[in-house]
This record gives sequence, structure tokens and C-alpha cells, in this order.
Amino acid sequence: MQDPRETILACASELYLTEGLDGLSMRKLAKEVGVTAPALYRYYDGREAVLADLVREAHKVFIGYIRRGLEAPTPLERFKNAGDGYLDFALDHPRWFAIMFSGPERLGMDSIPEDIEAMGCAIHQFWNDRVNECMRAGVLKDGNPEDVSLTMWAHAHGLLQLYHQGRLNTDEAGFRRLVEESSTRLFGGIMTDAYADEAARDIAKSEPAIAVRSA
Amino acid sequence: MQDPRETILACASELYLTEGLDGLSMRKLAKEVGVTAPALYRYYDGREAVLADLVREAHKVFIGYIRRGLEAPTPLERFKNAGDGYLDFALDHPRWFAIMFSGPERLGMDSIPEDIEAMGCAIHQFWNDRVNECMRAGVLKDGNPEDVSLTMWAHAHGLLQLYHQGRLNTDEAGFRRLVEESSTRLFGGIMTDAYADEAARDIAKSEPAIAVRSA
DNA sequence: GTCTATAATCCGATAGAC
DNA sequence: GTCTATCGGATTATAGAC
Repeated sequence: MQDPRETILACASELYLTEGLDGLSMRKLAKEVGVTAPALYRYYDGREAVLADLVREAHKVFIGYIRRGLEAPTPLERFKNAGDGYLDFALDHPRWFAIMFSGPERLGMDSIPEDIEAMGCAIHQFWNDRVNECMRAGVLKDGNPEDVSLTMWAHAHGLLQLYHQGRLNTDEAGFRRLVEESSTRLFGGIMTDAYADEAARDIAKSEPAIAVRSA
Repeated sequence: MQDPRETILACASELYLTEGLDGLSMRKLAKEVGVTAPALYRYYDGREAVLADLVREAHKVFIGYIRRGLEAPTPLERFKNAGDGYLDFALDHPRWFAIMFSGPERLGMDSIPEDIEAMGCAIHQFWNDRVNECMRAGVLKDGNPEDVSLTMWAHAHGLLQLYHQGRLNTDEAGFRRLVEESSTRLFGGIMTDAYADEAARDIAKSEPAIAVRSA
């Protein structure tokens, strides 16, 4: 913690986690660090740069969560552990989850810095690997791993977004059960077989879409 | 457009749609309306009240979109049309979509006004009705309509959220194909049958969760 | 490397004249 | 019902002394 940037970042994290994005100003941050505002500009170009470092920090913590339990013996277990990590991260640190999935506009930036986008891509690749493993093990139906990964990601992401917004009338324990139930529905499908087959035939006629940039 | 509130709201919509939430200030709004800022306070208690009306407006437009095509003859068609409406709304009006699904914190409010929550509940009921119809018609597997509705909602909501954030590397046309593909996967399930059956048995042992507050 | 002082804006909201 | 004037506060960021 000798590096001034580390000290500042730690204080910025605390400030952001307690007061939110709008509560994170250079003045408050300086007060938290114990210096005056102009001193911060020696180490950070401005508020944007601090925010960018915060987003980097969130990604690092996130990656730590989803990599827990990666040493499990089977692909399905590794996937399940990673999914649990994703859920734990989002529920333990809602504000870090929020900042990770905030668009550049919300952060007052024109675009997300390249190195952060790269972290997102690495995370996306991580999920692709989990899905791919499960396909090869015969756990998931064959298909494009990126496509299947996106379907699962969107489902989980949507549930979390709705929960964090307070639109689901349930507590954390209930939400965890809900996620498990809903995931099971996704695994098995929700349409009756006759209709599902027909829908799959219809869609097979059109060309494949997709290309995911980051996680 | 004689009602001053209507004029103000129309200007607030335009301002919000072009400059976003942070660009909507009472001063700018007054300039857009053609009066000075204090005059606005004759008709609105403050910025919060304007924002609340904006959210109401977004809900009304949204409801208009999903009710299009409700006169179709079959439950599946009605569902499909409603889903298309949902997608069209989110893609035609990303900022109205965003404000509808912004938590109270983002709007600077303690909580969402009751009448807006009620609109959300009505929308949620609309989707429950669509799902219920499809179940009775044998299109969707039997189950709790609320649960199934939530699974589909989360999936679609997650995809849209990720797309609006720029995390999906595709244009609008590609995204529409992507949604269709991903929905087809959700309909048919992604797990091989043997594993899906096992997963369903596991989850059936636990008690049901869920209660959705609003759409 | 940190400080004081300050520039330059922006904000929501109100008092009181007309 | 709208105005001018203003209060009281916030913000990012910089200049220049120490």
C-alpha cells in the first residue's frame, strides 16, 4: 500500500461502494485519502481515470470469483462452480457488478478503455471454455459454444439485473432458489416438444448471427 | 397541447431522449420550453416530479408496443407479436427502455411512485396472460406461468441490456436474428435429455420460490 | 509533492416584484 | 403566472506559492 495510486484506489473503492457512482467526487475522495483535491491530480489525470481503475478492480474481483472451484473434476461441476461464483459476486458486491456492466455513457466516457474491453473478452472466453467442455462431455447439446454461452449469460444477467432493481419480490435466499429453478427450465426447455421442433426448423433456415465482443 | 404540464413533459421527453438523464436539468428544460426555470415550479414540484412523469410516459409507450397484434387468432401468435413489440420498443427507444428499468437510486428517488409500480404490475400480468394462454393451448409445457414468464423475461431483458451496453458485437438486424436464435434455444432447452431430466429431479426436491412484483 | 486560492460552470430551489 | 435576482451548494480542474 506504499504506492499512492493504490491508496487512492482503495479509498475510491470504499467511497464508491458506500455512496455510489454519483457520490464519488474528487473532493470527497481527497478527503477520504486525507489530502486535498489537487493532490490527486498528481496520480490520476482526472475523475475518469479513477473510474476506469475502479472498473478494472471490479473485473479482477469478478475473475477471482468465477475461477473459484475451477479445479473440480468434471466439466459440469466446473461450470456449476463458475456459475455459483458469478451469482456470489453479483450478490456480495452489487455495486461492483453494476459498474462492470455500466455502459460508457453512465461513466461519463466516450468509450470503454481497450484494456478493460480485453478483460471482458477474457471473461467471455472463460465461459466459452466452460460451455465447450460441457458439450464435449455430452452434458450440453451440440451447437456453437458462443451462442449457447450467450443464451445462458443473458438469462443469468437478466435475472440479476431485475433482482438488483428490486423488481423481483424476494429475498436473497429466495432469489438463489429462483435462479436455480429458472436455470433448470432453460436447461430442459419450456416449449412442448412438437412446437419446439417446429421452431427450431424455422430458425435453422436463417443464417447464423452472433459475435460477442466481451463478457 | 394546451395543458402546460403536457408541454413541459413533451419538452422533457425530447431533452431526455437527446441528452440523457444527466442532461435533463430544470434550467435546460426551462430553456427548451421557452420560459425561465422558476416558472416550471408552478406545474411541477421539482425535478423528481418531472422524472416520474417521464417514467410514466415510457410505460405508456411500452404498453402501446406490446399490445400491438393482440388481436391475432392464436395464443402463440399473440405471444410472438407481443415479444416483437417488446423488442421493437427497446430498439426504437433505448432511452425509454433504460428509464423504465432504472432503479429508484438512479433517478434520485427513495422509491418508485406507487402508480408506476402498478403499471409495472399490469405489464407483468399481461405477460402472465400470454404464457398462460400458451400453456392451455399446449404450446408451452405446463408449469407456473409466473415462473415461466420470468425465465423468458430475464432472457430477453438480459440480451437487450447487453446489446444496449455495446457488449454484443452486432448491428440491429444481427441482434434481431440473435434474439430469435437464442429464444429458440430457450424453447427447446440446451441440455442433453439425460442430464436435463436429472437436473429437473434435483430441483423438484426443493420448495418453490418466486413472486414477481412488477414488469 | 502538497498546499491555498480560485476560476469557471453547473445545479435545484426560493423570494418577491410585477 | 412569469419574471429578475439570488441563495447555497455542488462539481472538475488549474495556477502558483511553498
